[in-house]
Amino acid sequence: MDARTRKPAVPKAGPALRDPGRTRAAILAAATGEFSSKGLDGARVDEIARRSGVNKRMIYHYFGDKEGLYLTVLEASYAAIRTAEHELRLGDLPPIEGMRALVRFTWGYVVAHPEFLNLLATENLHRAANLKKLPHIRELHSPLTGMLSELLARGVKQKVFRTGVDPVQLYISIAALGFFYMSNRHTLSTIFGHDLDMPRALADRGDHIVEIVLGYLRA
Amino acid sequence: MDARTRKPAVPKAGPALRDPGRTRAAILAAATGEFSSKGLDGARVDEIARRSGVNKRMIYHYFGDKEGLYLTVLEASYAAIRTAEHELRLGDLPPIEGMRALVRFTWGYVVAHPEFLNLLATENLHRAANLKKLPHIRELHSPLTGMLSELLARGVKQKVFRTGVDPVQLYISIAALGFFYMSNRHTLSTIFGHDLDMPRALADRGDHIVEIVLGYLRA
Amino acid sequence: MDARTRKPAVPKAGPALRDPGRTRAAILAAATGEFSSKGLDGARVDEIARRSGVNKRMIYHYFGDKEGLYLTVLEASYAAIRTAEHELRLGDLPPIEGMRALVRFTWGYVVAHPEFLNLLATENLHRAANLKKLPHIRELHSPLTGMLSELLARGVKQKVFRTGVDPVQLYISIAALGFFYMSNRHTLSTIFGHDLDMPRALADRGDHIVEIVLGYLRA
Amino acid sequence: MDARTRKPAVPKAGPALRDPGRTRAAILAAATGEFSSKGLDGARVDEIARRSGVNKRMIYHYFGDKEGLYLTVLEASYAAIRTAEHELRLGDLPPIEGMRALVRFTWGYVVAHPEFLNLLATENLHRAANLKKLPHIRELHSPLTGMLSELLARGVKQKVFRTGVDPVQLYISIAALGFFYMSNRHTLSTIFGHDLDMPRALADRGDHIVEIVLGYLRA
DNA sequence: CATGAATGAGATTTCATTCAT
DNA sequence: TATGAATGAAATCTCATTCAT
Repeated sequence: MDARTRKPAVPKAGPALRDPGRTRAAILAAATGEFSSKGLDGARVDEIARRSGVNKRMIYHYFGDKEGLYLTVLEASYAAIRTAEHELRLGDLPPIEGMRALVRFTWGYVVAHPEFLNLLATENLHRAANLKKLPHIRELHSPLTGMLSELLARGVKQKVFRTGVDPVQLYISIAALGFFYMSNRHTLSTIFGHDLDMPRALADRGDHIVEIVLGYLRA
Repeated sequence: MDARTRKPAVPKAGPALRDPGRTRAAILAAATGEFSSKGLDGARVDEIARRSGVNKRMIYHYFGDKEGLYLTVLEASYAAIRTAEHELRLGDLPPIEGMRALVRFTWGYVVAHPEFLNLLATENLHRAANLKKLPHIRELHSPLTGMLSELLARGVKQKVFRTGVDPVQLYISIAALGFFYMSNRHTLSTIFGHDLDMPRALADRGDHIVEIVLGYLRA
Repeated sequence: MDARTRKPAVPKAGPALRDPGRTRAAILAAATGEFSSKGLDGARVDEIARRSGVNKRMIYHYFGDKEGLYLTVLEASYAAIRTAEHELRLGDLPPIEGMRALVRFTWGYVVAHPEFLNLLATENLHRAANLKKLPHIRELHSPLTGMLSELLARGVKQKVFRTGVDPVQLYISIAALGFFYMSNRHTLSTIFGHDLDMPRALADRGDHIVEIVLGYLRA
Repeated sequence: MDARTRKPAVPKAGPALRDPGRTRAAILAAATGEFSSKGLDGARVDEIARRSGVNKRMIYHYFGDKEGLYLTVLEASYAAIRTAEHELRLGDLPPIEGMRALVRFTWGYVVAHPEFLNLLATENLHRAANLKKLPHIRELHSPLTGMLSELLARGVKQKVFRTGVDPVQLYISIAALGFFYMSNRHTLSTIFGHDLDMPRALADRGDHIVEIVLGYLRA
């Protein structure tokens, strides 16, 4: 007894009801899950079709081929984080508070979107070969470096931050402290023998990252 | 016999070494390269055979199957970093110097062995499923956490380090600051539009990591 | 994609039926022939694909793997003989006539379906390992034992059959007298130096089996 | 602590001590086990080497190739049963007693040497292709047909056996009643749900076979 | 005589992609 | 637009047999 056996009056549950937008979105969601959990080479087109409840042919219709689908997933994932970053409002927070908010935001994003980390890992394994094909790479640039520059400048002026900090290096470091922990939580958990994924562990890590960044920056 | 009757094997140029140790080592070296550059799913057994100049059959003879080979590569790679770490002699360096040496060592290792990063990425993509199969996981534990504990304690006593630092968090952070940069250098280079792999960039990163760690720790 | 990019499939002459039922049946028929003539280990998936005129990939699509195909062949072959047995109508034949009909039927089946014997031989070589995996083993039980019980009881009551005959032993013996002759006709023919497969030889054997069973049973 | 660790004074346990006869015999024994349990196609040369404790190369030295080894196993197995049959002494037993002894002997042989059945099954699967290659096929003819002729003649003259019995058909039937039961004991046990291999079951089968043959023959 | 590493052909299985309906 | 059967190339893995030592 699946959706197929219902009466025609009731709209069918799955996609497949000739709604191009929903079909496309369903494929994209399934593909994001598949690519991020298995990587580009491990992902299976059949599985994406199955997960999305969409006919395999539609994948080729909408995305050309497996690579085209992956590219779309990759771009959408970058777009999502960049969009979230753009929505980050530090307003007129004092430098330290602003920095704390920025660090918390980055950590929060990675905790909420671990699948993005897997896409990054896959993409780096392929030496960014696919990312380079995207036409709008420039737009993938993070607004956080700009925000960091501004915060650092204000903090230095107010004598609460040290001088001479490169905002790009700091941006990478803030990402590193969170991304690496989440990216590598499976191997780290295995070797340490305790689960780095537990809420308490995640909270501790967040505190630590804030502490390390602010500790480093203090004048 | 039957459909399986074979023609006499023609003598070949390649390394028909009849030296099991070298054959095994050649396979392992080629496999490390292939798995780290393509991942578990992207790696090709044929390519490993070609690279190592060894008959494909030998791979199955020595390692059982592709997964067995990957497992051996993984274990050997972990063993290599752990061995290097064990050889790290901080001697009686003052806390700050010791910390600097430890951070430099970690950064140096990752710069010298980027293939290890790719194996880590692959393994985490697979949720450490293979790592968990290794019988000696416990021995894969890093001695650096112990060294860090000792350094931190000494530094606190000498009032050059802050108190309350968790050595495991710090260990992860030191790794993160280096590993993430190298792991993600391809996507970061693409997006920033400049090559993070250049010697100058690597040197700058090393300095930054030392600065951030020591800056954070200062009392 | 990658190393796996394929050329467009060229339309083919063979049965690109797009008729799942017929494709499945074609595979099954070819597989029955191949497994029964070569055994499980000697059978070749390529040959089954060739014989059935079906793309090899379809075999895996419909049957999972070689073993799954073999299992299906085995089950279908058992089902076929059991179906034939169920259609055997002894009606109200007098015991001796009924017994004759049953023996003739069994002999007739084995002469008409020697491939079933080979499957049995293969399966016994494997110590019934595959048969044990079938979910409906119970339904493979022969109705002939029940018919034999009934015939024996009537024959005893009418004083035309001896008493004390175990219907299961008799069932096995009736099968044995026919199955063994057909199963082993190649070695027996070779050693005796004459062809046990000739129509005349088969007829003689049928008569002999009837004679031996009825001769044994006579009161 | 294996044979290898003993003092040189004591002869080594395994073969491999430059005793051609023992090496050959060890291979043959292992090969008989392997071929009879796996069939010709399922048997593995490596496994035979392993089982016999002999270097693989020796197999090729003594037997040419896998097929040559199989042929030798086959011939030896036929020779063994023929030798046993030749040693059967019915002496001047009265016809009924002689027949009982012959039937018991045949049943006893098959119970004691089930591996022979598997070789027969394998050979028939291959349509006796290998058996036909043996140079001394004629000598593989069973002496039992002759003994049966003599017994039947005496029994008819003494009016204890029926007339018109073809000794070859009877020979095949006596073999059939035992061989089929043992050959097919795995599938039959599976379907009947009880073990036909148990001592009690074997004893019952022996009694049944005697009963059916003597019952049929009685005048 | 003895060893066991090495070989190459071929077996099973997988997968992105296409096509008839 | 939608379906899912069909395709062929290539992947992993196996095995009888040979050869250097």
